[in-house]
Amino acid sequence: MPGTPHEPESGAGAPRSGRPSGKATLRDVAERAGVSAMTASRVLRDDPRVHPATRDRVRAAAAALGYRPNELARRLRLGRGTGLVGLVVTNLANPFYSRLALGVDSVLAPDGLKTVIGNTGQDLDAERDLVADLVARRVDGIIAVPVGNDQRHLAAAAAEGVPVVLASRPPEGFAADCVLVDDFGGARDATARLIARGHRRIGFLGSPPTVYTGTERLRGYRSALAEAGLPADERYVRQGQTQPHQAERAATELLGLPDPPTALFCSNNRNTIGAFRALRATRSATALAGFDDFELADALGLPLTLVTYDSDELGRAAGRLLRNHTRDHPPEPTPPPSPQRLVLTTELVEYGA
Amino acid sequence: MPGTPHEPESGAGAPRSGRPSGKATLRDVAERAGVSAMTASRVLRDDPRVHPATRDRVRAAAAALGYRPNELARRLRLGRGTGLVGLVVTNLANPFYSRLALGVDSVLAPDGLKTVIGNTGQDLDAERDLVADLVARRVDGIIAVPVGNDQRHLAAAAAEGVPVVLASRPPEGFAADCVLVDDFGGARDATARLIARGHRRIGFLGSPPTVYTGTERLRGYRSALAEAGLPADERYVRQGQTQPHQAERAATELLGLPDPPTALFCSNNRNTIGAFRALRATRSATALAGFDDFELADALGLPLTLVTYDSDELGRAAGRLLRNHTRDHPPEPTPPPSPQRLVLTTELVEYGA
DNA sequence: CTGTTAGCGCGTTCAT
DNA sequence: ATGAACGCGCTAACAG
Repeated sequence: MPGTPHEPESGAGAPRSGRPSGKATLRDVAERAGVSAMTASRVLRDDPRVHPATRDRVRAAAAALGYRPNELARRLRLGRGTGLVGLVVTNLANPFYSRLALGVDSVLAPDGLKTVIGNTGQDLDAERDLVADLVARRVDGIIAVPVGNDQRHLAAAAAEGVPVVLASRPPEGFAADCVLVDDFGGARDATARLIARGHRRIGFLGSPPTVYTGTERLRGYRSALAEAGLPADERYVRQGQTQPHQAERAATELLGLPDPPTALFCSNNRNTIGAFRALRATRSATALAGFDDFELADALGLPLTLVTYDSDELGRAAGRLLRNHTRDHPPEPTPPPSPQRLVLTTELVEYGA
Repeated sequence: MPGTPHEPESGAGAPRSGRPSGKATLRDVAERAGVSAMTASRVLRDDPRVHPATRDRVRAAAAALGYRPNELARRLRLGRGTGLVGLVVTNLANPFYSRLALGVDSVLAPDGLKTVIGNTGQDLDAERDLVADLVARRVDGIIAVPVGNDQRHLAAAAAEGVPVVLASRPPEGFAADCVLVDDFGGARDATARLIARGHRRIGFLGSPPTVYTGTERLRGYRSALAEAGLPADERYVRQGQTQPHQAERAATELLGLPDPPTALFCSNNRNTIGAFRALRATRSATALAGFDDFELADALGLPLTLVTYDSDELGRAAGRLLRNHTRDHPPEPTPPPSPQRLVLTTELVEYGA
């Protein structure tokens, strides 16, 4: 058995570490108060079984040293997780996602949970790395809006015991709670309204086919056409636009067809805004409808039919679902069966000319 | 000297913990591979000094167990911080702040730093708690847009050794890097342009006086008036509007004055949008100018003069400044002197009718 | 090339 | 009411 490999601490008295005011540890506080680390720990955690006088000495020492308990060490010891929740989205600059983030945080913050953001920028590989990193960091849960249908990384995380909640898209290939919007119904209703107004040739502008919401909304659009006995002319369907300027070009193309549509339905706010610009530029009288509300939608000087829903609630609901799967939380009277699937209802709103 | 207080581990072989697939530890992997924890650690960290055969065995064991290194323990041991950066803002739903968040994250993520969001909702107490919590969590730094001039909590954090970078507002009462926008110059230029167009009575709509940017922009507005020899009529100045509907009301009041202003300058996009609604509702021909660009500003059917700047760069610059103060990072050729103060330039943009 | 020792900072036994 | 020892999971420093 070898001797002591390490030199013992140098002298006594100085705060052990060389750092001037870097970080005071519990033992620093204890030493300064002339007690053991244990007693100091008790005081700082408001354990009642401490002599009042001792308590004051320790508190004074802690204050003097500017002591902050090291949450890292504390959590490691308690094994209760990190108090962190990962939020994985594609583009935080999109108001839709920033509202989601805010909704999530508003629900989790009161529970002492912090939200760490992960922006994937539509990149599946980035999403994979992100999720892996979050799992390694031992987050208490993940709320994600996955980019596509390949969700094996999320399934893996869930399998490893990390609660996963999906927002705006359902889990694919594994079980998890999720909050959705009634994409199909909303799109169908909006399209039906255009039809009711006499439109027979209705164009569709939407996100790439890989995006769940986009395809659901496309289904809704087609369903409305079918119900009305209208043909589904594929020339009128343009998928793949992610940014307004792409949507503007696609809309312009549709308007340039020999038999141009008399109305457009857009599957999200990026496409609606792009289509609006196209209509405006060409002074076209084409009717416009779209999914998602957005600021100033009422001020565009154009009649506009929008499918709206409570976008804040989307984030809050996701946060609540996740909270249920988190350890150490108020045991619900009736623990709902997982996986749960919430669907937010939509509403049609007419913005005036 | 007392004996062993704790019972030794039960048997041998089973993964120590009762959790089925809860969390495999390094020692679980080591046992399964028939090596010591140290060797397993080396393999998983790609330390070259391991026998290839052993390496493979360990890797196989790790894969079989779905092993993930516990970042918590790892960071605690390495003492290198948490790899987390706190972002403190007032309202993530405001596009301004979400872009900031995205900019920050885009710069920090490549360095393996994750951004944890903190939304204060304009509440100073919340901001205090938030900062304290972030410090306790041992974040590697804090980027903040403080609500007011009372920044003692941030000063305390900085004093405790947590790098602090302010965005959009300068540090008050302590030293810290910051990224600002040329609030004064931008506001002065916009106001001057209104004056150049012949306006003599120009109203001002802005945030509460406690908000730094608001008062700077007010100063700029007043400076332009003074330079032109115009009187500073306080009846034309309305501060305190945070939301568009408040701004709309304030604008309506100004327009109802006996001698109403013929132009309005708004200190931020919330106020500009509110003012726009007021003008639109009253069909007023009052000219409009404002600070901050925003989506669809060009589509309002009204001439609009806006002070714009690179809002993404604001976040990126803040992220870069913080990164410089973070341990273990590429030593800059010329370590810039702190505290640094960056000021982003502004530009006037005219949106057509 | 591999194993042993020690300890990051804290909290939970158990003992006094 | 207080303290000693031990371990959370991991790795830097030393042996062999």
